[in-house]
Amino acid sequence: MELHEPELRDVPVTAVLAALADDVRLRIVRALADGAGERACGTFELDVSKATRSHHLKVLREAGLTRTRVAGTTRYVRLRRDELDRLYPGLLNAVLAEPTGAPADL
Amino acid sequence: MELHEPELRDVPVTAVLAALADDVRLRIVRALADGAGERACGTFELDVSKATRSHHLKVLREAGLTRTRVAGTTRYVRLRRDELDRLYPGLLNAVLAEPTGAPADL
DNA sequence: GAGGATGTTCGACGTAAGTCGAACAACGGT
DNA sequence: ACCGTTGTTCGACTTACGTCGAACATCCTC
Repeated sequence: MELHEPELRDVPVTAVLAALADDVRLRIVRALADGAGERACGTFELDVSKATRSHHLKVLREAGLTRTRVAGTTRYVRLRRDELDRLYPGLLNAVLAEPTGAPADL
Repeated sequence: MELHEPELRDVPVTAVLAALADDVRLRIVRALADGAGERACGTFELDVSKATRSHHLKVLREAGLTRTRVAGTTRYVRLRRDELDRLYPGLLNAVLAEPTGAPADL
């Protein structure tokens, strides 16, 4: 099982942005950002089938946004926050801020 | 001619990100960010037809990223940098940094 | 080792998105 | 008035993407 986890600098910005430009994936990223550490794939509250969930997790991983640790039959996902913040300072923060649909209060 | 320019807070983040997650549009945004002020639609160096260019400009405008001024037969586009920076601090900067394909030097 | 749990992969399907040429609209000169 | 310039809009086409069920692979436990 080769978990394809590219170097973040090798991923075109457009791919990173495209990975974030989806509601389901954004929810995953936010869940990862909220919780402190890693998280099992199956523990996300998404209204999609597990096939779709698996697909989105793959997109995030291949965009360099997450890292996956395999432990037996379950897989733990975590945000590559440090690398992200180093390469795209502000990106994650900006994206994480707005709670999907509710306008920011300013 | 009603130029549809939504309030940035009314645009879902995913739409903003999706607008930026395209190579042609990112080139437009970078060109706008480099140059100081506004810019005529036709002055972008893109390898696409004018129909396609018009389409991309529309996507950017409707995502709240640009504003358009009509002057006779030409239209001047400018980045809504201030609003963007206020609502999504760091986003634009992060996206503008990498020069499309060339890895950042870290 | 049989069964259950956790995930992935494989078509298949529908919709959205990028692209173009051609037609159209509006303005500015000569 | 005519023509060229600048942009938009309208199908049409192709490709990419999100989604699912079903089949498969792995591991863990009894």
